[in-house]
Amino acid sequence: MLDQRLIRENPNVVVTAMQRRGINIDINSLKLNSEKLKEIEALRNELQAKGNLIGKEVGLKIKSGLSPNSDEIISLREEGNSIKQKVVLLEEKERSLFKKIKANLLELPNLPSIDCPDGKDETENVEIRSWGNPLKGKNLKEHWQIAEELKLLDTQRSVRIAKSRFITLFNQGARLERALINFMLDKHISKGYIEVLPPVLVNTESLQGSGQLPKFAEESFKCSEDDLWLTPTAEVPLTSLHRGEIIPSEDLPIRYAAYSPCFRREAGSYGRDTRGLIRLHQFNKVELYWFVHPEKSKDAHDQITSDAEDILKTLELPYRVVEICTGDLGFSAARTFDLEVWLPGANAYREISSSSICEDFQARRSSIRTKEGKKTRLVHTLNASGLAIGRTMAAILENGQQPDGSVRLPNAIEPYFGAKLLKT
RNA sequence: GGAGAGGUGGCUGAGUGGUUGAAAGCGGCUCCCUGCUAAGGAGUUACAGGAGGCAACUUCUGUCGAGGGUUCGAAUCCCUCCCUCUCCGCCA
Repeated sequence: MLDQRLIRENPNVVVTAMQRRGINIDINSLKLNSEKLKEIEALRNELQAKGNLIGKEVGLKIKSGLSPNSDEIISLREEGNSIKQKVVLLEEKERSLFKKIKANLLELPNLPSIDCPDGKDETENVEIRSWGNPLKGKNLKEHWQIAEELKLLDTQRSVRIAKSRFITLFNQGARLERALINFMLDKHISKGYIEVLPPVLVNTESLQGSGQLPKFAEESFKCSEDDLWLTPTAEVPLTSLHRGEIIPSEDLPIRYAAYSPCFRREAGSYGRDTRGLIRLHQFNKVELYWFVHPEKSKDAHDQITSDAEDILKTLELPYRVVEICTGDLGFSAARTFDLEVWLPGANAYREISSSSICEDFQARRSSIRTKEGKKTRLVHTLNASGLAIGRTMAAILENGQQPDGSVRLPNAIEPYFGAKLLKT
């Protein structure tokens, strides 16, 4: 959520920032409403002060022996009453205006950082660096083919259980998924992350606080009986972990690593990535999340990104880092790096992690602050996948495939999986 | 799901209509005394938002689970909701 003060005092900054995202907005009515709200607030404040004085005066006079039915008291009462009426009217106006402004604000995405490169869509994202030697060649299989041959998963029976885009893992497949989750969590925890296992059903406030609502309601599964949603990413519960709190500055930064299943409706992606582990309604993910002091968030972004990269390096998976341009930037993000893993079978890089700095956007929506002396200040938040488990498994299968049909596993996984190879 | 109890400041816990933003205790902070990892004394100590000043600060408003209502005036009375605890039921 954007700062109303910025909208009142520097509306052009907001308009220009939105243009960089490819969005044209008319900010004038929002600006006028915000100014009006301030005016009403000031007026109401003044009237309430007057009313409070009258209340005190009545109390004192009665205590000093004046009859409650004396003319003086009656006239004070009348005055109090008329103030009360005015206040009630102002409060009504204030409430409805505030609601309007809030609804308006909740629809506006974050301002792109000055560091975020301009561009119209994903074709203008910028490759920053790459790591490892991508395996290329003929007759390289795609991960779903390898998975089927090794009997790691069952697609058809998963449709019976749920519907398409759900997967059931078996034997070595299930074991590898579990090994990857444990490996990633252990790795992050060794760097000082706090492990969290959050609820996967979250309420509307939580989704709104991290930016998924109100705009992207069609992307999440909803339990309409209970005002609960299936979480699309652990970023949602992790943000809300400190919703409404003032975090003592000595506690910052707070760094969480959370495993959670993630649920996405994938509306509008019919026909894309229909086979395998790339695009599912339910997938597992280890998520990294930081609450930091606003002045330290830029360094934190580099650090959280490198923590995610570290998993890919340790798993010996070639990847590249792509900086997302303004036209492709997510709703809550000010700046984002995607990590794309090399898939030899698909002969392409695929997104496996997204590392974003949201600055104070989520913190304002969720009211998460810290204290500097006597003043409070919104914290900055950052998130990064570290990593998406299903896509990691796909990458391991494709990168480790052997001519004999087996798959060589990364060395780091052996202690978790208990073998060096996947084989029939 | 049924029955009951309760939600007050960092914590414990008073407070049933009028200088109560809130007694008391604990804790915290400052100072004094005391030569010794102890004890004693004095003072101070909720949070948020707005306005004004470079600032220490001043001032106004709101906040006793949340939201409404009654009243000149509500922590206190009324209504709705949420949460916690205990017992029963159900259940991993």
